[in-house]
Amino acid sequence: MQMTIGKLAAAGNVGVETIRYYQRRGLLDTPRRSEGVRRYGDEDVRRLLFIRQAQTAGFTLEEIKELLDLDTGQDRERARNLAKSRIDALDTRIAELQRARAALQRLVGECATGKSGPCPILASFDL
Amino acid sequence: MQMTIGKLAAAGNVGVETIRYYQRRGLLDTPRRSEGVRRYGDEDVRRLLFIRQAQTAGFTLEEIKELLDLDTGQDRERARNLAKSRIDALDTRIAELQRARAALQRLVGECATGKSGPCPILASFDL
DNA sequence: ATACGTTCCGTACCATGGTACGGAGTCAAG
DNA sequence: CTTGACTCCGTACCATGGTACGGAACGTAT
Repeated sequence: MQMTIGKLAAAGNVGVETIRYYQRRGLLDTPRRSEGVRRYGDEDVRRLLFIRQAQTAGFTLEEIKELLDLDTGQDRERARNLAKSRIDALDTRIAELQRARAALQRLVGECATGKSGPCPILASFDL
Repeated sequence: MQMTIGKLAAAGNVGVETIRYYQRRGLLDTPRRSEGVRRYGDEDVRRLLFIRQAQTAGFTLEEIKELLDLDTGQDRERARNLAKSRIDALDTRIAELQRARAALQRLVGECATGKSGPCPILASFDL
């Protein structure tokens, strides 16, 4: 399915400017113009969706660029290592977020009743 | 325990410049100078540690400022609402990270053997 | 009391990930 | 074949959360 930049952007739920930004960063390529305007296909949509997914996984755009290059490259070991170290980082981060969630839950409990009076916000965070 | 800015920074595991930055942002106050140099106490350490904790919970510095003001304020409802909406955001985020983790685990599996040849990186992410 | 490390303060700069602007070109429907 | 929307491109600007610089004042150990 051929499309223009606007459709691609819509397909990835990003702005047109974001597509161009990714092109400048080397994450998406800039197709040759055909009939005055550039045309994009399904492969571009896949890459774009991958970029967004990888961002939510906490990869930086630099790292995502490397992953994209690796996808067609030959260095399996590098790919595995990137993935593994990101898994470790995710585990750490998930644990942090769960700890923070528990603190907030404690806060909500301790601050539950009434409409006024101070809440022990700092105290609810186990420092 | 009285201390200078350098000790405070060390206690919070941040740089001196970060303390000053938080002061400019209104997150920490700037004590009056006593004997030429400003002195900080345990309360400042608590606030600083709270700031870092709250950051890992995903609060922005603006929100953290509000939380700090709320800690001594009277608006329990506002405090609860901030906490609750952050809990929701955390649940969403934790789910995203777990999904990303699963994708990476899949990638490691599919890319497990051998030293070379392409890995199906994009394909491992369930797009 | 002198030297070395801190502190103080303003101002400038940085990285990341975009977002906005403006003028010219192009395309598709009526 | 004109009009309105979309594209192209370079360049500038933005928010967030810091980090660096540099000279003057201070403070503490020798």
